[in-house]
This record gives sequence, C-alpha cells and structure tokens, in this order.
Amino acid sequence: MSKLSHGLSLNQMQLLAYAIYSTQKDGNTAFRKADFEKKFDLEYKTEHARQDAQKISQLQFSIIDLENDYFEFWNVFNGIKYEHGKFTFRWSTDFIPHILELKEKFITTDLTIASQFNSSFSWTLYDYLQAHYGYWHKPISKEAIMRLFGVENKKTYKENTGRFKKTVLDVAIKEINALTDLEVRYNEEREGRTIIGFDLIWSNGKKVTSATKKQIKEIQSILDIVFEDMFQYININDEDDRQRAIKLIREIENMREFTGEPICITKEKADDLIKKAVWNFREMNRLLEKNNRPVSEKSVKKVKFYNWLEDRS
DNA sequence: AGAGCAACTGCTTCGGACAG
DNA sequence: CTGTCCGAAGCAGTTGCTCT
Repeated sequence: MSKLSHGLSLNQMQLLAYAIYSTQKDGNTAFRKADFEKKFDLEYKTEHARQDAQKISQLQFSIIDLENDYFEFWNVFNGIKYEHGKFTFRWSTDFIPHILELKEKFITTDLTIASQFNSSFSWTLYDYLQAHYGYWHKPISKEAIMRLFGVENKKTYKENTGRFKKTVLDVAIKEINALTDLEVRYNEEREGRTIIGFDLIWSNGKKVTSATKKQIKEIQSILDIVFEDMFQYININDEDDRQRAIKLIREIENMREFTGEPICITKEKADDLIKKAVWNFREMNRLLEKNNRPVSEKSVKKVKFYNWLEDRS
C-alpha cells in the first residue's frame, strides 16, 4: 500500500481507501460523496473531487524485480465517474486479485484509525510502521524518509531539516501518538552537525525487547549452512521436490535482511524466524534424504543439535 | 444536496541573521 | 564557510455563507 499511495494527498488516499472499502464491504463499485464525507468527517467540494479522482484514476500498480528480468505495471482503475454526488468506479480486472491482498492490511486496521488523521503524513508513517511488524526501531536516512513522505523535491525540507521535522515528521508522530496504540519517537542521526537521518523507535504499549546477538547469530548460521549446501538442494532430481526445496531456500534467504547491523527486530520476531528457519532446514534435509542425496556433515550436526535441544525441554 | 463565492488560515518559499 | 534558524510575503487550501 505504501508504494501504491506514494505521493497522494490525504483526500486522495481517503478516496482510494474508500473505494477499496466499498468494494470489500459489499462488492459495490459506487458510493455517494455524502457517505464518504461522513466516514472521514469532512466536506468535499466537487472541484477537489474532480482533481483527486483524476489523480487516483491514473494510479498504477507495479512489481519490479530487475535481477530476475521481471516487471509488471497495471492500471488500478479502468475509470472513475462522478455524477451528482455519486462516484462510480471500475477496477482494472488485473488489479482485482490485489484488492484482496490489500484488505487485511488496509481495511481492517487502517481505515477506522486512519480516518481520524488530519495529515497524509500520519497516514503514510502509520502505514510504514505497520508494514514493519516485528521491528522495534528502524534507522532511515533523511533522503529515504523524505521519499517515504513524498516530499523529496521540497527545497525547504532538503535544506532545512528543522522545517521538515516541524511540518512533516513531528506532525505525523504527534497524530499517531494521539490517535493510535503506537508510541513513536525518534533519535536524530548526525554526521558532524548535519542531520543525515533518523532512527524511528516505536512500541505498541507492550514492553518490547530487542533480538539478541545470539539469536541473530543463530539465524546467520542456518543461512550459512543452507548457502553452502545450495547445490545439493537445487540438484534434487524429482521436479516437485526440487521446486519445493528452492521455495524453502528462498524463504530462508529472505531472512538475510534481518541479520544485518544494527539489529532492528524484536526478540519475539527473531524467535519466529529461527523456528521457521529450522523447520525449513529440516524439511529440506528430508527432501535430500528422500531423493538419496548426501546431507553435508554440518547439516547433520545442526539437525542433531536441534533434536538435542528439543529432547531436553 | 450540491455549487460557487469571499474571507480567512496556515503552508511554502525565499532571503537574511546567526552559530559552530 | 557551511548549515540551521527565523520572519515576511505570496498563495493554495479551508471555512462559512448564500443561491439553485
């Protein structure tokens, strides 16, 4: 969603959210402006509706993975119509499957809470924090956070970090702290006297503890073994088993982003990752044995180690 | 209920003062 | 000298009101 709603004004985000909401609720692809206004507690002039609808109607949904020679772009809407207070819109057929994905993240949590936000920046930041479930802090460069808020071209903010804080970041944090369960603050990261980034720190009221170095090392060690034995796994003869092994490897590989410094995930999240990694690892070795492939000595040791841990508990 | 106009509010930008 | 802070001015967006 963050990518989809990038650079939209608050009203535009609300309009998009309400379109998704209406579709989700009763499959309706039309809604009355009055209902929309009521939901977000605002007045919406037709001229603004026109501008916002025009912007929304040009939205695109993209998936880009150039490393694998892959990209796709789809329009979100085929069109949007407005007539005497009634919006009618038609989703692009290729986008419809994605609406379902958006539902969980966007509709159930965000709309009730986010409808209270007065600033689009609050919406954006809230979305960003929600997307980083399992993290408890996240360092982000000034450039990146400006891009997140869609203000990377504002001269004032580029040259005057104080203004950026006052009118963008602080506004968003204040609203989130006031209206949601999250508690957000940040530390400034400086290089000399220049602010080069922020370390966003947040919690949902519950006490959170950072993942330990030991936990991260544990994830790292599984990553290393899997990587070393990669060829064993992808050379499995049986097509189905090979595809399954590749999928399991990918899942483990994706954990690499959490192992870097500084440690940003919670203890709880690290526990989940370790469990998941061990499970995948065992499953992969099972596939090797099933296909009469040798399991490396390191892997055998690792599996024994986990068996031993479980026997004790 | 929706459209349109006028007064007002607050944001952005610019340039200059100030501090390390 | 470089980067941050601050005030003035212009202007876009908001509010409140009336008319259709």
